[in-house]
Amino acid sequence: MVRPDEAVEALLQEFADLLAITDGDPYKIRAYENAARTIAGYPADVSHLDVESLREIPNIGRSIAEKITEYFTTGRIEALERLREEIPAGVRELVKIPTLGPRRAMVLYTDLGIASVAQLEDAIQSGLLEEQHGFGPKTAANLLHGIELLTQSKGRIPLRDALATAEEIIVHLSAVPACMTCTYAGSLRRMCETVGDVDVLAASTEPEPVMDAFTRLPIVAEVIARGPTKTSVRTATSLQVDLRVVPPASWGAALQYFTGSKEHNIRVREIAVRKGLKLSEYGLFRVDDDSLVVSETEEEVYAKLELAWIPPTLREDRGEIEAARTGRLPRLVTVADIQGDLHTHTDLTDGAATLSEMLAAAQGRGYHYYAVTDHAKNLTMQRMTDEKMLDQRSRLRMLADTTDMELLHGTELNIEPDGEVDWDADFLAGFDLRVASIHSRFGQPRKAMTRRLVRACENPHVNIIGHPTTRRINQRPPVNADFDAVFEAAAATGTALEVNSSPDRLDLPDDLILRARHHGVKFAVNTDAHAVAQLDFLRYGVGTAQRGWLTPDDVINTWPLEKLREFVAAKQERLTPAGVPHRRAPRRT
DNA sequence: GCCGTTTTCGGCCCGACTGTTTTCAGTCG
Repeated sequence: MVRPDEAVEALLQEFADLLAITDGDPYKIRAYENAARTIAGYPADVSHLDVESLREIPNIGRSIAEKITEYFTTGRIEALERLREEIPAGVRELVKIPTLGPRRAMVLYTDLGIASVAQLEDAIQSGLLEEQHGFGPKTAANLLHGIELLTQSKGRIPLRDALATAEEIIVHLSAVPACMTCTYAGSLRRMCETVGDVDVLAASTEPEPVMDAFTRLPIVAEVIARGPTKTSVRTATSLQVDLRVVPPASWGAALQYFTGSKEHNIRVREIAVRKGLKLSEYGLFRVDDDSLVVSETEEEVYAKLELAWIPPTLREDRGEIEAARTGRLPRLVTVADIQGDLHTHTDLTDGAATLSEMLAAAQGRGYHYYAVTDHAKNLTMQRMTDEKMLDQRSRLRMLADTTDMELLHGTELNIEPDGEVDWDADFLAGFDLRVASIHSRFGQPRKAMTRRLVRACENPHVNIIGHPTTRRINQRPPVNADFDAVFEAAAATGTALEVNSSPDRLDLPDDLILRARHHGVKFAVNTDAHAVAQLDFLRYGVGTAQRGWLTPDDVINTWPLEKLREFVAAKQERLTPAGVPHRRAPRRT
């Protein structure tokens, strides 16, 4: 079952897509897109709201509010049904082909009756397309190429891979004498979990040599477009990289512009317009005489619009502009705030490094404390036993004198299908800290899965729920659970939820972090490192936590050890032996 | 379709590149 808000988001987005294809008013299309995004980020269930309550949500007016209530009362939206009758679903698929937008998709459908990607491919092969006015041979070739990319590319590129490519490109371009400065922008700078393409920005008074160096990079497989200020290429791994070269004086405005998101920029530009200004990638200008106001730094651009500088990870039009205007931007958690890792492994189970190797690496990061949390016994393939675990604890205690870090002996428990975990209460009490995660039976029905996670939260010995959705980016979907119920249980019981930093997990994801935070949940940003090098994954988890608006106060492993120990002890005292937590009211923000 | 510190009507972000044209529409970000 889909969450009601997600169902509404999908319907509103579909409405926007169909309006675009039927040559709708662009502003109306945008209104539906804004509404879809707002509902997606809304922290509460909208299915029981009436029209008046819905209209209090930004970007929801009378018309959309009525469509939402219509959907929840009748199960359908009449206006959407009419559009669906007009436009086959296959035409909406056509728009996903790069270089084919809604206008020409509609022309293909009305003039040639093309209503699927397969039919378009046939029309190109048979030469039918070239008879169509406005569709020349180059267009045909581009569309074929786009179809090929669409069918072979499996979604977007994970953040880590895109970052590696971007950093390599920046090293090369920075070596070009004409290149004064160079960095990445776009969804990468916003630390999105996956990116569709890489945006690289360079400052130079002499763009040509920079563009030349870019197109000659060894990783470039194909040049898609080449102009004086913008060049797009595709790498051998099918990743599109756009390079923009701007004059140094425009650096700040360009960086702001190309960092996005598109939705954030639209809001910022609207503010500029209301002040009689115009913002482009070249700078902030006065509308009346075209004179330049500022453009050298991002800070100046935001300041002239009476906004505090907004961290890139917040630039998603999820309330950050209002916060910047009123001085209420959060002080986001950073890598430097993290005092210790609370979820790590060694070669006692499936890790690749020994206990002392992991400890030495952690010490090198300057942590104040560090938890070793090898897998518990029910994950039978790891062959864990009570004796091995106790032996590890003794070794850890003996190593205490060899390090400045406080060493915590923990474990990663398995949340069984019924919500129980490995070991009895006595054995569990012997650990300093316990993470509990789902490692099996991912396909349980929603009700059972919700109960499973809630029961784990209610266990007085479980301190952190590890990778709560168990999704793997581009590989495995999240488990199906009522996460608002889980968040409520986590907040009420004093159970932290993990932001797992592994780049193919990033779990919780940012949208769920935002929702969990509204319930008053605390978080732990951990690496789940199985090797020394994986301790560096922390940057991805911190980026995700920032996208979820988390401050150091929200994240238990930024706290001093004493406070962290109190957090663990408080749950145990509160929940044992009765096991019934007091309910706390959700936090309002 | 939404919105409001000039507005309940009349606005709504801005520019680059491509391909097909003959001066520009469509697409993208």
